[in-house]
Amino acid sequence: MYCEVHILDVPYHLDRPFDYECSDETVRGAIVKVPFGKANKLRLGVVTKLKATTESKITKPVHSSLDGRISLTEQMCGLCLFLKEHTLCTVGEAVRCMLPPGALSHDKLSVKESKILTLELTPEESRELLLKEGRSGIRSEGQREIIKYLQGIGSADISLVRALPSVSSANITALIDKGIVSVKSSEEIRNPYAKYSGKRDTSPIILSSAQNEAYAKIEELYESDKAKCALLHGVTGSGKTKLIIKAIDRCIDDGKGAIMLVPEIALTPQTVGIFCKRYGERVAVIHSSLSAGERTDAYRRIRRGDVDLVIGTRSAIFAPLSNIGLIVIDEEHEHTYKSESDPKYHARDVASYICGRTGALLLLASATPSIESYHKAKSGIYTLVSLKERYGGVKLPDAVIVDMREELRLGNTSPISERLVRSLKTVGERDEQAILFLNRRGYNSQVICRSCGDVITCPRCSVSMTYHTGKEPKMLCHMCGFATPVAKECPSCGSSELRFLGSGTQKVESELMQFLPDMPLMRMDADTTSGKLSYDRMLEDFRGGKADILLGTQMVAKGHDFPRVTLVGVILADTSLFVSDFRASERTFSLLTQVIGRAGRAKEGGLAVIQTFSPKHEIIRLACAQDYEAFYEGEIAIRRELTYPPFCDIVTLSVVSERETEALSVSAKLSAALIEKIKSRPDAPFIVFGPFEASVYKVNEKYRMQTVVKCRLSREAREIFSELLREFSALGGASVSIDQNPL
DNA sequence: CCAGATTGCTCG
DNA sequence: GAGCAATCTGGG
Repeated sequence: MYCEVHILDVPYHLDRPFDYECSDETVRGAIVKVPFGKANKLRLGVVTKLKATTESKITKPVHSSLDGRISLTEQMCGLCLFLKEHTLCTVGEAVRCMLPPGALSHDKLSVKESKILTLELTPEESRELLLKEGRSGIRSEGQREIIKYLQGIGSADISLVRALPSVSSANITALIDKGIVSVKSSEEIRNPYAKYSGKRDTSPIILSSAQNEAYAKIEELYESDKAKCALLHGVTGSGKTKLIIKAIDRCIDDGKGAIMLVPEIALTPQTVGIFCKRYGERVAVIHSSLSAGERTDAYRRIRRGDVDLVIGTRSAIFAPLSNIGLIVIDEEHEHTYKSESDPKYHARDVASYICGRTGALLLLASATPSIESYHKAKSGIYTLVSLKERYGGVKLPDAVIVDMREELRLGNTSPISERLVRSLKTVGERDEQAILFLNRRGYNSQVICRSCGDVITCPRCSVSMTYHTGKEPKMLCHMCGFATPVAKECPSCGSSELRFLGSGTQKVESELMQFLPDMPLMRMDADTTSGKLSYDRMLEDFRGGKADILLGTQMVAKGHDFPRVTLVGVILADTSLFVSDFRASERTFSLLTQVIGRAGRAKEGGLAVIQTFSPKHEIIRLACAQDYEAFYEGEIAIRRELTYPPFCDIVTLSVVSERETEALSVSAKLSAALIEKIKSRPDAPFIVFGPFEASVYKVNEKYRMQTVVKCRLSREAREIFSELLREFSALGGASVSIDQNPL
């Protein structure tokens, strides 16, 4: 018997099948160790095909198989090859996102796989106590190494810990003796969400007639056996979640499984609680702040068949759920569904592939669908299901546009208009709450020299440094995190005439405290939500009334339900409008629509105050009117006119190198090679732009060049890009990567 | 002419 | 990406 094996952890040009001899017990999807290369070093690989003969002159035998431990199902195998073909990743990268983290760490090769034991770090407080009690401290390097490793993830497979550099078994035993870590058999599976499943919520979902009509459409699609996708377009507050729950109910009643994807930001205990109460122990929740151990547990429960509903962020689309009947993608337009690292997949495309194979229903939901999805719905590829009314007759909030140019003319240089202050005061008097949104953290966004005109930039990146207040005021790079003390003089001309421009959340916070000293305010941005729980806690505190005003970045904009919020303020609506990106309008419209939708969940009509320097801008006007349809018609016309998605695909080829000259030369060669290749295929229209400097040219001392291609991503077109990647991944030095339809 | 660095090539 | 051979470079 022979089998084709893809070696894991190889560069793109090596990612092809290699023939090995194997026993007839070997199965497709098995993870195997095979000798590879001149030195016959053992490497991990995955069996992608079995066959009785081979063309190869020489074959080596498979060394061993990790069967039982870990393997891919037939579906996962298919999905890996799908990902390789569609995202141009390696099979190894695809395999890794299909298995729990650490499952394939290559250091396992040297470690005897005995029992699967997990090492868990004792909670911090008791750990400090143990050390203070005068018992011996942590002196050895190995012990420190273990603690450092576990601090990041909480717990890990013991064999992984043992494989760390300079760690011995003696180190582990010593830490166990001191009580710093404990060993658990990982067969006792944790479910951190089990606490929600106490009282089961079995209440029937009661729908309005409009909702009923919409649901009937969804159910009809669900029942048909052809591949299908429904786009549920419902204005904020129209009860989309109810329909989703009802569809999941139906799917589970049928004895099938469902996956529901949500953006990270929406995965709050509140959301999760609703589903855990309803489906009890048969829910698995997957998101980025789970420890490696918790992820592995969730994976095992799903694979074992103990789970009917998986809720999670992007990567949960790979959950090994069998017999899938429904995949829901909530807030379908969110950019977090597109992965930025290899494999650079879009969860929507993966879901569509799975549904195509299984006949499951793909249900996309959003108040502001992506232009691409809405276009598909309009042209009959998806079934459009609309919910036009807000549930329970709740009114849309009134929207007031404040012209900030006028404010300046009247002498108000503060980022907060007089109108907004007035509305905030009213909210305070009525004992209601307000949310203020500003998509910029820090105090000022730029520091400019009035003498030479230079803007202070990060030494490692080509972006400006942001001034941050706090215990230690500093200048911070939002790209790489580099921080320096606040400049007193201009680093290029030495002048002390520095001027601080632009307002971030910190500045708005301090201004508000001046204007409204009696209104408690809570600031929520990346600087105040460092811990993994602080975000949830802040939202809970605000809901509980600890503050009247919640000021923050993106994270305050998303679907949290705050009944007492009657005012929403957008400090500057233009920030995302004038960037050179064809999706700028779409992003701005959807963000503003969502923020405005936050007001007026209450019975009384809410108010939205939108501050802008472009009060006449069409997008801002349409967002205030919450008129998606008109926005879509305008936008799709522009996309058609200028040939942008969905009327073409966009592919970016990027070259990153520490040496500027190398980035330049490789990107030039790459573009030339592409142009050469497409010459021979005049049938496929390709338009190549560049190479030019990436919008942020330098990040972390690395120079980034980019070539942008407009084309149709047919199988042939993908093959061209694949060839390019094969040729250029063999070259050392600069790294070349390809992103199809980046966001 | 030699040693060390760099480049190119293959891997089943 | 690793290992190895061929090729290049610079100092004597």
